[in-house]
Amino acid sequence: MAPNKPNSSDPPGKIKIAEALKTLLIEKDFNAITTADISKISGVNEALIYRYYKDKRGLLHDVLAKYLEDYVEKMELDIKGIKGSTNKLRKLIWDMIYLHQQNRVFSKILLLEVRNFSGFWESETYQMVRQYGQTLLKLIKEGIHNGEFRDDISPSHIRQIILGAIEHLCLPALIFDYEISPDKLTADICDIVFKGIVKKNEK
Amino acid sequence: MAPNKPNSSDPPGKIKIAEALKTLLIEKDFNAITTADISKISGVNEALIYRYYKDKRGLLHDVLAKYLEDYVEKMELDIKGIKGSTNKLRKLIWDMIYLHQQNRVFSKILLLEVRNFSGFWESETYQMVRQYGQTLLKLIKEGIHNGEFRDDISPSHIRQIILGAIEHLCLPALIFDYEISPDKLTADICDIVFKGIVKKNEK
DNA sequence: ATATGTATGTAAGTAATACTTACATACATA
DNA sequence: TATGTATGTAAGTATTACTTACATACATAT
Repeated sequence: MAPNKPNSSDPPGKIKIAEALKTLLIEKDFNAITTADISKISGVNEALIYRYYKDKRGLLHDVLAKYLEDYVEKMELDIKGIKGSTNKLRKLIWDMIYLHQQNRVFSKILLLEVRNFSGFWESETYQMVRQYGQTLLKLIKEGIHNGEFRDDISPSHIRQIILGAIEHLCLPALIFDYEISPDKLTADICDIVFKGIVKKNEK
Repeated sequence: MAPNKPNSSDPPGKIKIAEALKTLLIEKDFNAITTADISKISGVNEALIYRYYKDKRGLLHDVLAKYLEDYVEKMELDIKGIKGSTNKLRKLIWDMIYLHQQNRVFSKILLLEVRNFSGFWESETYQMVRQYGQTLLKLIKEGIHNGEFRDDISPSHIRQIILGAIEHLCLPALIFDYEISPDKLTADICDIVFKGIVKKNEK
């Protein structure tokens, strides 16, 4: 299911360890995964984990970083050539939801496993998450300047609401393991965020 | 800062333990808090924790449950007497953001500390979170039936988007420790969710 | 051919820590 | 006087993240 390709310049042992963690995360919480588990599934010695990664959490951060590396750049490219901030924004939202749908492990790490650790917010991996947020923000500001979006709401609040919407629609699907429809979710988010839920008084 | 009053029917040791965890959570991640810490701060013996709580996570869940017990009922009462689904919804959103502002520990537990543990989603505490969600959902459905809200978007999607918006606006304030303005955030959420961000073409 | 560096493996150990068990005491109420 | 509840102590166990020290396989450079 859309495996993000291991960095070919990495030594095989390092790759095996990262892949083992991803495999284990399908069924287990990060906290419940032991270094012994990782060693067993990867087939490499436990001590090797600490050659390649700072610690267990560093490994988790690195796995997330790899996903982000693969997809953030792709998304920035994806919106090039699309006309209008509204259409670009819709595409970015769809891309992100699609990523959550295709890659539950990514989704699980980002939504559930990294946030409870304070160090994450000072990590390089978080900086990559922020990069995605910056792209979104730039797009929203663009839309305000070119007159597509209202200029009386804080752009960063708009961004947070969109991000929150995406995550909170993907979260139940992740937890209770049911399918996500990127098309339907994107449509609903855009419908609400663009047009609002209050009925216009048609006369 | 809006301390939720300890249940007076609980034995003093039990209360002290819960209060100690709350104190420790102000500065430390749950994972970084040891039973020895809790024992030291509460002043009671370490073994006593396991008399009153199933385990460390059970204690965390119980602390969250107490907050929810105190506030969910209050919120349901708060919207009685308010006219119109739109106004009720705004009040519920304000209440929740205000709770996040007043009680960082509650906020931290709910947004960061319980979700990474699978068992949470099968816990009684999660059922209390769901109860708040149900109230929100009922309100949205009411608004659709009485014609205030559009009927062409899934009510549960509307709810998820609102919940996501609230959380994602409170999250950065929680992480990077800056102030929340319930008035401003509520205004922006309602502005977007009710009216949309796309400019009407005024002619 | 020899030397060097990189990737990998082994094996043993350490310190921290969640949680348990068994036993004792203080004190209220029946 | 007996009983039950709340609390305290003290010792112990099993798990586990992480470390250290040492060994080997193998490529490439000289």
